[in-house]
Amino acid sequence: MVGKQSTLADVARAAGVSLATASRVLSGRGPASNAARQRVAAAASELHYVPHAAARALATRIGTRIAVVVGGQTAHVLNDPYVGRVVTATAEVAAAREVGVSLHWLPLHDPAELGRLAEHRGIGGIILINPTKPALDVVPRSVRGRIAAIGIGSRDVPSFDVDNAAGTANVVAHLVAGGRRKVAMITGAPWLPCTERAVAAYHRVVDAAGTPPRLVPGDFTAARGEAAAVEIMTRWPDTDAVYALGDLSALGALNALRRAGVDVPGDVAVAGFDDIAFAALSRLTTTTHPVEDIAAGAATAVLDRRNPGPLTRYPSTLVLRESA
Amino acid sequence: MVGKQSTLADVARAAGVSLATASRVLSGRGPASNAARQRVAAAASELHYVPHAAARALATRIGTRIAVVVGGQTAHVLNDPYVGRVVTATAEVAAAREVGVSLHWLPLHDPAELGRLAEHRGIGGIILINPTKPALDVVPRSVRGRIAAIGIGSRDVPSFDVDNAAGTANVVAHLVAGGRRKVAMITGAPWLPCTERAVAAYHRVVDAAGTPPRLVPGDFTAARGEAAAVEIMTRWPDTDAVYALGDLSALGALNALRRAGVDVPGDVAVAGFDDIAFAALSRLTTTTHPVEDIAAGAATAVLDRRNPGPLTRYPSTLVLRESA
DNA sequence: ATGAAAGCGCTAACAC
DNA sequence: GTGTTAGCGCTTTCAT
Repeated sequence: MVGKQSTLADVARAAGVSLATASRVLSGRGPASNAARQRVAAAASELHYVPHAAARALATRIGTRIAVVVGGQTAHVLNDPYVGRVVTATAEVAAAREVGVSLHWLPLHDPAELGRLAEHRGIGGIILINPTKPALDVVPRSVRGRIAAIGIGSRDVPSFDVDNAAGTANVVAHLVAGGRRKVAMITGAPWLPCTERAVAAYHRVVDAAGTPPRLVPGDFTAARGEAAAVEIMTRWPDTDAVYALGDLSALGALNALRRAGVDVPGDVAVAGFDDIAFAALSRLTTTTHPVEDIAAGAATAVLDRRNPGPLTRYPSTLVLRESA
Repeated sequence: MVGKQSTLADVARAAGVSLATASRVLSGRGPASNAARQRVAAAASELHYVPHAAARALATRIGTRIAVVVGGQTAHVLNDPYVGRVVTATAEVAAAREVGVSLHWLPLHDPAELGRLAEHRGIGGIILINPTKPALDVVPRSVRGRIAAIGIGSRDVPSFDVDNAAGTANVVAHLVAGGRRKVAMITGAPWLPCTERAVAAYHRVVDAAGTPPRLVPGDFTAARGEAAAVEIMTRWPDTDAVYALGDLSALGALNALRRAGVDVPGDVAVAGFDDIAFAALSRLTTTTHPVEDIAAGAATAVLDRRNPGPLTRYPSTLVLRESA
């Protein structure tokens, strides 16, 4: 059907240069005259040359796949739909580079596992989803330049992240602007840096509004959202708005509230965070993030060994629907 | 941290055999004495030997990643959460084999693209998600033995699939058993084989019950579910149950109905298909499928070049909740 | 049944 | 700036 695919040798021959020169031009490393550059490039596109990822990996000792690493208490975190979105987006950009993707769970209690993974031949780059500080601390220097985080970063790990604090601040400010005076918040998993920052932002807005803070711990699940809503209405019956870090929890809260006969948004407004697919269906006010763009940005940086600077920020955009 | 990883040469040396023998034993191809087998195996596990996927790929001309291929009208199908689940599960089992995953959109109007993808070095195996007959027809024989379908298969493509017909039959039978006499169905994308089979099953049950068939076309989206529900209640106001192929559509229908003041399940029962994460949250009666198991089964077959027989069936299990 | 040796396609020293 | 050459780690004839 396609016949034999052409190799670097074919390109070199067609361009009338040596293998080494062709390699230098195509891989972008090492010197080459303009004339050579031109001819090699021409020959390559003429022959539809596509470098053989495995051969390159073998020669460079650089892996042939990019690892998406998710920290969590159990391997169950891998089934999170958010992880699915990241993996999917990563796989898409990786495919264009002849690179595959693999998925790994990083046990919260054993961040050193990341070091082992990084040393592994076969792994060309790493994308960390929502890393914790301890995980960031054990990133071996050998992966420097081919690792990125979706979430907080570090000196060695460039971060691609949503402006979490601003996102939360926006939502809470919207609630306050709508006249809500008793805004409760259901937080996220306590060990996640993003939870911290969101809680801080909540405090700032609520304090500035002269409104009492009402925090209830969450874990991003719908079940916890339901329980948390009940807890909130029991402890503070006059609550008039609930903000949950994570749409699933928000939707759980919404359900629990309605089931308890509370009018949403009449009596209590409900807002979430993330704009999952289901949020639109339930008319949930929330804040949306370009997850696919973020993942693609991180993947591109890793694949191209590009240093994008310590922090690439993505916007968190308020989506107004019926619930708040 | 881990020092240098051991190579086949290390194993061969430790076992006191030649490189070739070690290779034969470890790859399972070619003859080898029992004595040799034992010693090589021992040495390998002693040294924690892991074959270098890239080197193997280079030598065998077999790719280093497994492609997940999704057919659809636009590349947008790649963002479907179902695809995410499959990719995630595949990536997990692939990682254990030192193989990566890549994701590809197969345009509905150009199934031949599959042939090109299959010829591509770099691609070791293919998993087709919900392939159509035309796509199956252009599967080149060169990929025989390293391809599998999640959905219908063909002579050359082993199928790993849910018992779609039984699943639909179960749901509809449950509706009928609950006293519903006017059961409407919102179908799925018409070009998908699974839609066909589900519709046929619906007809069988409904006919057997002496109940009129009421079909409305769907496309798996929530928006279409909402519109379809309105359409149904307009055309057949006495409808007392709606079954949607796909939970998103079912949830859309549920919302539309409730918003129109219809009591669910009092006046109209609603049931879906797939048991997506939000189904539980909305108390939707549906039918659940072991997607991760299915994907893992398909991936394993492809990676191990194992022929599992033409069809591996997975159960479709009714999940009774409040909506029906 | 086993070993020696020739690659797979590419990169990286190293000489020129 | 360019070419020659030696591997990267594995599989696979081909002798033995």
